[in-house]
Amino acid sequence: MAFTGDEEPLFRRLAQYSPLEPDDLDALQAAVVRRRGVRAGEQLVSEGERPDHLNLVLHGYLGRYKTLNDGRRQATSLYVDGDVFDLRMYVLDTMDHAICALSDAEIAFLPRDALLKLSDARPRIARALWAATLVNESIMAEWLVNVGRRSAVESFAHLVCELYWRLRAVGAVQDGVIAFPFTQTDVAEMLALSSVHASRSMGRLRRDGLIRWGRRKLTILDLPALERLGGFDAGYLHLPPRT
Amino acid sequence: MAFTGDEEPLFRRLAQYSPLEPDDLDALQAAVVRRRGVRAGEQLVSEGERPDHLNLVLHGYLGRYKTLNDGRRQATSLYVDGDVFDLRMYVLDTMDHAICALSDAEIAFLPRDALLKLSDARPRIARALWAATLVNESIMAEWLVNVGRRSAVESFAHLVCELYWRLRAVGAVQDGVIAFPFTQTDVAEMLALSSVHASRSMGRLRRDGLIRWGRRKLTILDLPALERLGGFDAGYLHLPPRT
DNA sequence: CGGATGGTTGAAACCGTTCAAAATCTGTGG
DNA sequence: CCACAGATTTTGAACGGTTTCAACCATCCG
Repeated sequence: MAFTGDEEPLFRRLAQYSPLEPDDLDALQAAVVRRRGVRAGEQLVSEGERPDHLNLVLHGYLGRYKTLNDGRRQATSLYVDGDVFDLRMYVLDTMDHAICALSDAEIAFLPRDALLKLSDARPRIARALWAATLVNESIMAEWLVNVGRRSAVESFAHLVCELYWRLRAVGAVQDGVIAFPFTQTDVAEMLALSSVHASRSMGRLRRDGLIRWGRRKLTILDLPALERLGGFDAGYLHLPPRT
Repeated sequence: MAFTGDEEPLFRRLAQYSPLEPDDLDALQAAVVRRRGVRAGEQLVSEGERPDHLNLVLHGYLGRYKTLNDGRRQATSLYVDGDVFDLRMYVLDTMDHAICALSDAEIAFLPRDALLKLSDARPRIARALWAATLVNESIMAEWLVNVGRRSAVESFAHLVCELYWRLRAVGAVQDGVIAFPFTQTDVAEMLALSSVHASRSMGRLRRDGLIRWGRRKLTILDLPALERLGGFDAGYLHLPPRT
């Protein structure tokens, strides 16, 4: 199989948790049978579905959501280039959340059977996937702090820092500029705010000269100030040591 | 090794995710080398520590916490009888959270090496542990909804339902009575409220006749009403089919 | 150019916080 | 069994961050 280059962020992600040999990468690449592009706003997985494959983000932003009866909606995770999601298929029953694309994205599937075979045969891959889930969990814990204990401005600052470091780890930051295709409603759903208040908080950081945004890009102008404001400490992302 | 009976909730928990054979249980029991009682309020793990073993709750309540510089504190998980935690030791670096006992508790350790050997040799156990982590993650997502989108009363009602079903699954409910040794500050830290408001919300449910509590026990008087109020749907707990 | 979507701003209402004091509970020792 | 001290719970009142509603503006795209 020709190396297309699409999988690069994924490989980089997994290798950072557990050293992978070239033949691990080959095996992984061979097992990824289907690829698919999705449009912003598209819903990939719905609550109540039965999962039968693992998903990988090759490129783009995806969100995980829970919805209440009356329509209130909360994002519980944000997935970026190289992230793995829905390992929860191990828990056999139905999905308790929905997955939506927040930007145009490129994703890949790994069928359940292939995953099981792969993780039996290649402990390094199993370990890496395992670690990736645990990092997701760690991020969710930090979101709980965002939503529960930080003020709107603080938690937005924190989210920007998180995005910066996560994207940097997969090589998706250039000169402090990150992809930011989110509407303010998207941000509000991640931080558990109203979209109006999300707007005010974002505006405040812009007026204070910490960030700038437009045309689906966000520029980080003063990272140290953002980190101070958001009380950000990158430890929870469990990134590899500085290169 | 004599069967002490202590491990029963743990076995029941793991077996519900992946059918375990008697020799799996023996192996597990043999690997659990140390046991320890802890007193309410004791801190087991601190932020910044390097984890070197997996922990199991044999009996009691433990909480996972994140603390901000200025002292604001948020509980990110609550562990009950049979729960496994700190699988995050797979991610090699330092702990980004603290673990505290919320009641007197009985815990067991599984050293890192033993765990690795065990999970290599016994795929059923590895699967069960894997599944247990994913359920923890699922619970955390629901907490995010609690904290982010539900009102104080709703989220307290939801928490009570969650406790009821989780404890019921390990046989720790009798006649609608569950252990409830939490102070209102404890509850407040789980739901991201002030302790004063936690008190008001709890009082409201008592006045409405949905619950009653005292002497470290809480009685569920009207489960259907609680579930309606909290918008509770047990699916996210991924409990085994009704027995 | 016009319609739709998303962003900004203002004012009022609300849920939850904070501060403070009183009431109650719990455990301990006498 | 009672008394007492400390911790926890309850209640009240004032304050504040966030939401809601509503209007207006900007931008994008056919």
